[in-house]
Amino acid sequence: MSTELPKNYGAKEVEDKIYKLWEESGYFNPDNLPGKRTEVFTVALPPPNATGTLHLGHALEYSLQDAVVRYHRMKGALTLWIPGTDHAAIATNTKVEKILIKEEGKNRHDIGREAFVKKVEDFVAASRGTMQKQIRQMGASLDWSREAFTFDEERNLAVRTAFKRMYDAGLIYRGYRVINWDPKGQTSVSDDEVQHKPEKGILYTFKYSKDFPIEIASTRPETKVGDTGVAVHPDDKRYKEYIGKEYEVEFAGKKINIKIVADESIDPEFGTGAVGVTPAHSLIDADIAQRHNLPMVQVINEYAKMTEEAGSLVAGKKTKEAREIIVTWLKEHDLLSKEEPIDLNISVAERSGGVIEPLPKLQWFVSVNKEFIIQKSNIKEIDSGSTTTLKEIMRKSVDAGQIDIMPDRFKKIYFHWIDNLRDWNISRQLWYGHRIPVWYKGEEIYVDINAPKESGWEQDPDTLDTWFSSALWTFSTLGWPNEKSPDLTTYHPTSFMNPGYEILFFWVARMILMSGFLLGEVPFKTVYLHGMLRDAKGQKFSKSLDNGIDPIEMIRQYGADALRMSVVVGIGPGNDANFDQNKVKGYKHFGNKLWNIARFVLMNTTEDQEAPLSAEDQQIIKELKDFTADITKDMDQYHLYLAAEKIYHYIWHTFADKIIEESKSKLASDDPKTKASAGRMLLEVLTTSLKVLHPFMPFITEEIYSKLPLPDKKLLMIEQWPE
RNA sequence: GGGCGGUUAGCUCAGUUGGUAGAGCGACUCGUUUACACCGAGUAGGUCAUAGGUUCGAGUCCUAUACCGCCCACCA
Repeated sequence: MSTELPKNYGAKEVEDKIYKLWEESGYFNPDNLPGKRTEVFTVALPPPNATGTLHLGHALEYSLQDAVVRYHRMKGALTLWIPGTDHAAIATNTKVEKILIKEEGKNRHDIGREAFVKKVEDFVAASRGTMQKQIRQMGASLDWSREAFTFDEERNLAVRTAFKRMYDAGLIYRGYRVINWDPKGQTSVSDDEVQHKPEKGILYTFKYSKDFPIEIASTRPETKVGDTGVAVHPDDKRYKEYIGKEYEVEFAGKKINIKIVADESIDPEFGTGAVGVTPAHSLIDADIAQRHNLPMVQVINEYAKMTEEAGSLVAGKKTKEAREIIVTWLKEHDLLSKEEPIDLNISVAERSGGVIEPLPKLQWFVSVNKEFIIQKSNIKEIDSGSTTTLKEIMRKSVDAGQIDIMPDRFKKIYFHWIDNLRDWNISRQLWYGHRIPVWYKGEEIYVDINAPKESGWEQDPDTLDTWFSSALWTFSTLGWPNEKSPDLTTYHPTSFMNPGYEILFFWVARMILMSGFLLGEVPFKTVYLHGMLRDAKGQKFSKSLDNGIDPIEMIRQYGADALRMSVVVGIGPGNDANFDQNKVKGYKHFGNKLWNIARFVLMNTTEDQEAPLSAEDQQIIKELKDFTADITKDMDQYHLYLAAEKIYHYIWHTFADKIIEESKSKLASDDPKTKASAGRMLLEVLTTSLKVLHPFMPFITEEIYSKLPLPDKKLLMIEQWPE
């Protein structure tokens, strides 16, 4: 049989054509898959932020997921992979405001809520379109007919419903508490959105006044005008006699009332062993204050400036200026006894980079420790109708083995996070995002899925933390809150979740929380955490280094198949890896090798696929079966990085280098039986190789498969996986 | 301060339950043969970070140490 294949494989032309073929086949949608399928396999795509374009991290993520999805589809499962995008409230809000400031010199407050939201929406619409196109270029076999957006109508309903149910269960509450305030972004942020940066500071040791008996130490003297107590350790002999006493002192032009309290949390070894308690501007001090009933005095405002309450000396000044003024004042009054340099960490908002200022504010929270009765539970070790907490749901879902986190070591990190978890601040003072479904009229409050019908109600101006809507993703994409939705009953819990380890807390944990509370089940069975890609030198990709690599450019140069292999082979779960273009190039060469293997086989194969196999060829087929069994095992265990490498190795160094080389003499044989056997064997090895490689390099395998002289041929993407 | 990961060939990394060290890339030599130079055949190169321990046997298990990296954490 002669061949019409060209000598070299041209990825670009083939890939566009093949993706179109797949999409038109309808097989990305499980409703159209042929045959009776009892097993179900579902993956919810971690929705990329609607803020930009595809980067290499996405390429990695989609390569892994598509491999898993294609494998299970070929194994005969009813396979659904749902696409979508994330409105990414805080990221998008921040990004668009930055553009606005740059282009028009205005911030969001200058143009107003309505105009700003409109700008964001336009921006998002453009980005989403770009990303969808790019994801298709990766070859991702997503069911586009089910595409979702975290901020569309259906997801909006899911968010409001979730809020309402949690509020009714007493798990969402509004409280005046010290929260992380970002003066730059003008919003509160959750504990997880705060990062720590090392900085040199000065520890000042001083007394409030001459008459005050105890020296305290602080790195932020300006906050001390808001002190209402001094805490010491209960066993500290130095201060025992003062415990319980109250003092009125004149400090930096401000009258403050200080009560001396004993608290176990104080370290007698640090500083003077006495802590000035500032309940309004420190989360820790707020806790101490609560234990001892100390009042809260707010001396810093939302713009990181001193309030009127701070006293005439510093009122209206920026915190930094206030600090200088107060240090000078301390010196003038001979109250400062020590100034020593100290290493400390400052808190910074993840998105805006603003320095966090803890402030007391009225905010909405999810209570993670509050007990409630769970109506229906399929979570192991939590019975329906029993009393539980959100924390327990998060813990048990993983601890009892219903959810497996890969690699193992992240389970420990996950548990540690849960143990230290505080209530989740879910309200944001941003404009782009899900508006909190709460309305006020005077003292009255109304919480529901829809606005009250009567007039005179005003909706809460705040929006929800973007992770609130993401947390619903595995089921908000399947028709929830309609609990009878066929998609929901068929496809949830999902099978596989593949986020980066950096969003284990932000997202994975919150999905477990929400799915547990709202559905009484886990959101997914396996969490395969992937690592980060860095550049060839091991540096992070960053705008300032300008070392970014555009995956679309990689696809243009080497083909999507090559890019996919390069980010899968040899990169275990949870491991970071360096991205080297040479690796991509290597897999492009591999594609070409495979192409030429196919050329060779097609030149030599016979139509006669019934020819008896020689003993030698039978042995080759037997080894092929051992090989596919091994690959199947790796695939089932999600050892994709091993499977891909083994397949590569088999095709190049066993199939091409040994089997084909040795077949040449057989094919040249005068014995027609020997010849026919070899031809049949080669075609079989090629066919099987294409099948096992398909999840990793779907385009080239599909293209070659279409050229094979096989009876009853379907698209390779729905052919039976070789067992 | 607490926790985690890494340290294996020039480079990037595998190494599943402990049984004589592996791949890719790179280097070097040779080679156009029923596909492929985006190729083939071959060669060189490692006291598996260090020091102890368990074992008949350790890259693999245990204990320390060093260096690199990451995560968590408001010593006020």
